[in-house]
Amino acid sequence: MADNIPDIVIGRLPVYLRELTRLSEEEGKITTSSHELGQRLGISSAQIRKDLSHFGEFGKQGTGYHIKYLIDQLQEILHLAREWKVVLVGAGYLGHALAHYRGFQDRGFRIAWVFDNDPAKIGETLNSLIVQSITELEETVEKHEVKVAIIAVSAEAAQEITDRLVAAGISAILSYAPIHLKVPSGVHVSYSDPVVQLQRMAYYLV
Amino acid sequence: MADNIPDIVIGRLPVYLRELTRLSEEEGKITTSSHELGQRLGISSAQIRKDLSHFGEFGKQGTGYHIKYLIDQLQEILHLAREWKVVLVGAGYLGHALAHYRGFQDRGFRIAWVFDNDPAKIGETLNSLIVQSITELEETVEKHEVKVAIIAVSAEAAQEITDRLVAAGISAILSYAPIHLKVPSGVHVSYSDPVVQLQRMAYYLV
DNA sequence: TAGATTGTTAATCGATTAACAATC
DNA sequence: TAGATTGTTAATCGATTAACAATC
Repeated sequence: MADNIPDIVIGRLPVYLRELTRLSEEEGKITTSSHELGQRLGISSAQIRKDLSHFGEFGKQGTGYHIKYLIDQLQEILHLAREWKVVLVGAGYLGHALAHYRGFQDRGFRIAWVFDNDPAKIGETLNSLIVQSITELEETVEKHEVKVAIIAVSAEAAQEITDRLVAAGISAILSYAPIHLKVPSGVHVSYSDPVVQLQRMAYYLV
Repeated sequence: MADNIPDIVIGRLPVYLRELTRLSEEEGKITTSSHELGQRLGISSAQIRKDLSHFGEFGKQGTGYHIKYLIDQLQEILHLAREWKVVLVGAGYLGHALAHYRGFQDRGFRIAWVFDNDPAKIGETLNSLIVQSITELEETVEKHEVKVAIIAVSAEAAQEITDRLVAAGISAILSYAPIHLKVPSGVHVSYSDPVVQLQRMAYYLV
């Protein structure tokens, strides 16, 4: 229990968490089963039980899982029982979308700073955040011991920004730049490239 | 060769394609090896050779792969040797970001229509596209036989939009809504939820 | 030729699933 | 009690890697 959990298991937990929240908040359910959860997510019930069993015993035979309790446990496991402040780099269209996204709330994250290198954008207010000069990036990350960053800059700028973030102490990066980033071990990167996602699906088209 | 390729292999091909394009266009290289490509992507050279071997023999012993030839082959395999016209649903901040994104160009896709249900947004021009009423969604998809859609609407609206898209003939959906979508078999869905991605990485934080 | 690198095989490693005793 | 569902084991399935003959 909880020693060396496969990445792929960790990857599914946030999806379980999201569906459990929906079950609880939208549908007012109190308990659920691995079978019900699996059906809703297109995952086998055995896999859900196996995944959870890496961390402990959260259910009851005969009745299943108490949803709110399981939500609490998953939040604890994923280190979401707190709010991670996030640095956003890039105040273009995508930066705007991220700064205005309300989905971060209550899910463990809050964008607290926005940076850009464009003098025309610096000083602009973005959903009550003031766009700061990229020259202040390191100082902010270091002073507030920020661990999480989102990169919404061009492919050309992304590696340099990454190097600066990492040097300043960032250890989790969500990147929207269409490029593979080089980071030292211990730093995690997650990518979002809409074109890569579309290209994967294109294989199955006609 | 090419009968029943694992999803996970297909998933890596667009990443190979992206890096090969970079190698060719940014660095002017003519050939590369599975070792070089793997090093740049953090993937073993054996895996790259194995992945490619599902589709044919593209390299030469001693010299490796001719980059432009391999790019052509991958584009062919992934059905990218054409331009897929894409329907975008949702003209909020994220819709704006997607409509203005220049990264689709030359990678197989082009957003050709944008829909929203907000009267304030309908008629607005978005990077030379006019936002259309969502009531015209089905007619457009059917008339132009559109196969690919991007969903940038709220979690509440996403399932209804999905059902309408699927009924109209869409078979690949990239969804930014934080919800698991139910679709009939044969329809592919790819998700992008920044919070899920951040939550996965949070597990590894301190 | 000598060195480099492919495509492929077999071995290893890891993930998923089926089945069921335990028990609520 | 009878029915439902868990957590876990063992079997199955699938993916990755190491190694190497073939050959450019």
